[in-house]
Amino acid sequence: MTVSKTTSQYQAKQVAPGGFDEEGCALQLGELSELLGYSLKRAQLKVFEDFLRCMAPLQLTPAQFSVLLLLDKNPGRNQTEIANTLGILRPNFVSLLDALESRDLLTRMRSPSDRRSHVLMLTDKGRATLTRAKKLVATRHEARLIEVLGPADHKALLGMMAKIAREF
Amino acid sequence: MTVSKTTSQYQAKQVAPGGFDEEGCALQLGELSELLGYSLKRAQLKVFEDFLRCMAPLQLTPAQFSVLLLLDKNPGRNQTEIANTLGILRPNFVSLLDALESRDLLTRMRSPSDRRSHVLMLTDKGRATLTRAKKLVATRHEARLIEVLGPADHKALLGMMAKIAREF
DNA sequence: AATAATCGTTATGAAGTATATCAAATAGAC
DNA sequence: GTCTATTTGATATACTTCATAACGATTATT
Repeated sequence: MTVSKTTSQYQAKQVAPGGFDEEGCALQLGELSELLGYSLKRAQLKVFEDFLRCMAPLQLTPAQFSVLLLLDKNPGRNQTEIANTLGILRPNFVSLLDALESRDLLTRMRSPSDRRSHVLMLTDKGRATLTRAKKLVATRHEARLIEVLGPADHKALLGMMAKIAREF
Repeated sequence: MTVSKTTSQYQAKQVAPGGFDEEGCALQLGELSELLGYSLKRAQLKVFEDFLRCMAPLQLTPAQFSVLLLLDKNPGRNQTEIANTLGILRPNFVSLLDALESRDLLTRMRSPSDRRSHVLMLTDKGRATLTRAKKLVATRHEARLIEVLGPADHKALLGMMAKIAREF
């Protein structure tokens, strides 16, 4: 039920991760820098951290944003379908939806055809919030990524990530 | 104290993440596929999952492996230095070291020059395990990644991840 | 000598993620 | 048409990861 969200998400006040301690005496990273999983995780944390910062005005987490995005493109689906598509387990999806529903961003409606399931739909407020959220992501978050990587690499990266998530 | 490690790490038995439910009726991912953070996290989970699978014979997690790797290249450092370099908070580093020390892979030694700090060093068994671990990572894990991505993309990906982790 | 800072550690809490189980509703077997 | 099995959303629960506060021992600073 807590709405607060720590924006730190990372032990920032410490040493710049990457191998320099406070005496300026570098540790040898060695083969660590060639370990994809290592840099992948670090990059992922940074990206999520930046996402939260950019999305601070709307107080949406990456998971919440992805739910709104998916619901907008797929109205009328039930909880299991949305949760499965996002790789979220149904039990954990309940409280996620509770939070969004309590903010009046979406509605749960008993399906008339199958009264076990809940039909999920964005509210007007949900659609408006999503529109604003997409603008924030595009102009702040993705823009910064493209700035760092360059447009070509950014696009290539998207393709590679999708490939790993799909074929690996 | 539990040594067991769930290898699932992902709700595998469910729908193939990516947008197909059990009726074969695809959900529209829409802009979700263009959201780097989304695919980045999914890819990261897959890579860690594969790492655990490849490393199963040695029962080393990615974090544990990175500690051994860093200690090998930087013997004689204390806990704070190693933890900071890896982006691990000191309190959380304690139990990580406990596990490795109880397996006789490394030793904590009170520093003679500063009796507050612990000098960390790999044991012979630790070095031997690291050698085997590096072989597993190279021949199973990274090899599979290179197979999926191709050597050029794999190398480019490493560079981009490091860049994000560094400059973002 | 008195105070402050650092090191490893403990305790603790917040999230994220996983499983088992339940009541209600539906589907399928006979 | 009844009985059983399955599915849906939900609850309870547990484990892992990540973060902060605080402590004793030691060192540094004043």
